[in-house]
Amino acid sequence: MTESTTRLRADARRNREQIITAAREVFLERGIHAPLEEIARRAGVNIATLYRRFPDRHTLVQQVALDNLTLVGEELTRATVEHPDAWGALAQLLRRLVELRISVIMPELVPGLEKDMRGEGGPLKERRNQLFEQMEQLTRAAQQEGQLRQGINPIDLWLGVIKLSRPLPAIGAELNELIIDQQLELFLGGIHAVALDASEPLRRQPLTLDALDRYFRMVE
Amino acid sequence: MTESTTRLRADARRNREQIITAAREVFLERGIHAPLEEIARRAGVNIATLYRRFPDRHTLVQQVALDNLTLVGEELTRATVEHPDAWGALAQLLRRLVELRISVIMPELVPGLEKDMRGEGGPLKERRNQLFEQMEQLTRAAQQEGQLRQGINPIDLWLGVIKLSRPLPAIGAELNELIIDQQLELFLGGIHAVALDASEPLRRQPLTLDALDRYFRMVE
Amino acid sequence: MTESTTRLRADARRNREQIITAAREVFLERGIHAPLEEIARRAGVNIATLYRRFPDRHTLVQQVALDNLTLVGEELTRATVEHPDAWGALAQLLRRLVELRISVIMPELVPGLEKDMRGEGGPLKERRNQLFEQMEQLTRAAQQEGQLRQGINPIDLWLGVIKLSRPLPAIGAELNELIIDQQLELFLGGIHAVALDASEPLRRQPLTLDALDRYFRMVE
Amino acid sequence: MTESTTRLRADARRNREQIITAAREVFLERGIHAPLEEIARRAGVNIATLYRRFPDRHTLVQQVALDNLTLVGEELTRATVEHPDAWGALAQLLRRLVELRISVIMPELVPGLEKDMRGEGGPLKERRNQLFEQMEQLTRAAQQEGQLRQGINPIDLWLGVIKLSRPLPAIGAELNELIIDQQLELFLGGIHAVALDASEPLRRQPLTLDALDRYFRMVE
DNA sequence: AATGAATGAGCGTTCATTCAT
DNA sequence: TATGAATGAACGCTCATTCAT
Repeated sequence: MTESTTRLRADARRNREQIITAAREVFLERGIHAPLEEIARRAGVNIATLYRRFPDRHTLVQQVALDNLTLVGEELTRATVEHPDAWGALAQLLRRLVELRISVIMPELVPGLEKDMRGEGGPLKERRNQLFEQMEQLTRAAQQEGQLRQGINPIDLWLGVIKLSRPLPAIGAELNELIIDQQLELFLGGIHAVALDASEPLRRQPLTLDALDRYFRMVE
Repeated sequence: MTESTTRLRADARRNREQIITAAREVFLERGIHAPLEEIARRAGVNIATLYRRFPDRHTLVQQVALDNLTLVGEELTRATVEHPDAWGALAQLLRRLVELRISVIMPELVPGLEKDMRGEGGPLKERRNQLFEQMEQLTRAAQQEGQLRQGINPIDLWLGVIKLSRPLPAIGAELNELIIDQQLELFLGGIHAVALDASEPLRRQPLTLDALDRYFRMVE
Repeated sequence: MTESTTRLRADARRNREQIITAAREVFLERGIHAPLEEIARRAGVNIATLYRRFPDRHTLVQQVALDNLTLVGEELTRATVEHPDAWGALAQLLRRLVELRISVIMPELVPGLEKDMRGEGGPLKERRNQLFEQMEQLTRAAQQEGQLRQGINPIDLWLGVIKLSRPLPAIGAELNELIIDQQLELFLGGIHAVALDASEPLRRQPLTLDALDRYFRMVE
Repeated sequence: MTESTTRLRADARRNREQIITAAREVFLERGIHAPLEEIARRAGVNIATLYRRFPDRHTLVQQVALDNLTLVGEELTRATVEHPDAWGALAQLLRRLVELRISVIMPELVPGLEKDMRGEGGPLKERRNQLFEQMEQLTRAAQQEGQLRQGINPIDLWLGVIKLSRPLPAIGAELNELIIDQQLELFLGGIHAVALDASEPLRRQPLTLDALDRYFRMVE
């Protein structure tokens, strides 16, 4: 996936990828300070193996972030290919990013990784900036179509997706998914210019207090 | 404040309140898993005293949540008093809730505290439901005014505020505040029916990548 | 023993002393970087208890050193009381210090504790300096008696005792004791002016290769 | 160098020697429990290679010790060649041994390696015994010259050198060297019959407390 | 009732040692 | 044969929790 994967032995590469995958999941669920042992456990490797590949937490986060940026780039490309209109592409991209929970690690792109963003910056900053340019084009195009609300920029989308994606701790994954979907539609509705009419309701089944309570009863 | 406060000695009650206050602060700053010792220290009591009052973390969270719900009720009342129109009251309420970061502990109202919501539920569920009814009235009124978008309910607002308020871990408080404010305006803009016009930009100074980078350079 | 012992609960004071005693032993045997867990184990307390008393290794070393300096002071006093002549007192002091292995932690007085010796210095430096003055008096007196070789100062004795006391790692305590005794007599013989005559042999039973080998066979 | 070197491929032999050399250095610097990986790294080989050559730490220590004994033999020969008188040769030998810190590993000749001294003993014991005989001759000769104090034997010298050479942990190499030199002169002065006169001071600049403190201030 | 004190358990990190290539 | 890789285990340190005063 990333360059550093290149000259690794087959089994080591497999381990490396499992670790990154596990890290993405765990960071998603428990935040960036989650126990590394949990990650190792979930990746099915010994903690020392994790340390061999990633000498410290920061390095691991870096690599996951790099990986994520790559994935985002791929999703962006795919979205533009699959949609003739910018708004359609943008909406798919955002939905997809939330779906993949890719950005959960990105907020950490803001914290934890500040140093990588300073001065010249390394590959991380470079890739981020490049991605931003692409998103900016898409954003402007959607605004020229009259589909994306004025005054919105990639940062808004970026941070919005990050906040949306972060699961609320300790509630089950299902409920989190439900909530995230709901809020995502609200978000999209909020930035979609065309839908902006007081009388036009959001296209979704709203949550109710009863539904929430029913959920809690279920998972008992 | 809460019922259980009733039959306590004066100094014990003072302790209890100091602990809850400290807990709100610490939970806000360091998350809900912050060391209880930190809370005890800030409250100026021994850790064992904290344990005597709150046998486990859950109980403490519960009480803070109850306290928070009370505060929300007060804010709601104030907002309706200060604003003749429902939308004005609602907007102020949401802004205020985010400002107070009250919901930082509330998300835990959903997770962590699920059990308290099951079956009959205790005082927590009761107070929450009561609050919801009030919010529902306000919501409906705002929709009848044609100011709040159709299809939006208190849960959306509630969860929205919760997600908005949760600070991104590890970045400074300032940047978090900036981001929260930005996203809050986006949120309000998204649910405000009147503003729903593609050509009308949001009322705010948007964030830029440069601003972010400059921020990081500053805190170096 | 040290001031800080004063306001501790009875059981805590007992623990504290056991820890210091264990630390002296373990530092003696395994050096100043010995596992703190070993010390806790030998003191019969949990590692966390050790940490409660001594937040880090340095603090523990400091306290042991302080304790040692106190003991040395006591031994010095006793030696001068028990011997009318300075040389007699000095010899007893050195023998006694080696016997108590007190100085094993003192070498660490030189390393590890440098910071405590810099600038004004704290209680450690103060007590050391005070001790030195006493030793200097004793040294000069012995030289005026014509019993201590010229050109020798307290530092020589101090460092000599330290080096003598350090047990060779991994060989049994008995053999170490034997060796230390032998070298101590050699040392005393070397600094004793009166004995300085080529024809006068040292007063001791010299070690032989056979004795060493026999020893090894025994401990098999 | 040693017998086992005989039937190795050229590159393997080179590796072996590099490892032993690196081991001597590292043992000297960081003690006998230094990480084997450090040794491997410095020798420029993989840790697994080190393990292939030396199945465990003990074996490695053994070989380094053997190597050292060889070096001591060479130094002894050189000393006797360069000095017509036994005392001169002996003094040079001791100075040289201390200088080379050869014995840093030798003390381990006594501990750690006891087993190699038991029963028949292996090459290590054999070489040690042979060396001892040579030292005994030198010692006796020096005593007959009236230059070496009576009652002193090679073991005394051997163990003395070992204790002198062991650096005090954690203080810089410079200070250690200073201390070792000082104590070596004290040692030589102590065993030298001719110098044995109360009025004759040692030939050296004595250490002072101020000098020690100044040293610490420097390395700050 | 409140505090001082102790403990068990978890995670971070390093290293000796073994296994797979 | 030599190396890359993985592992188990030890130790450092912190914190939730309980016990003694």
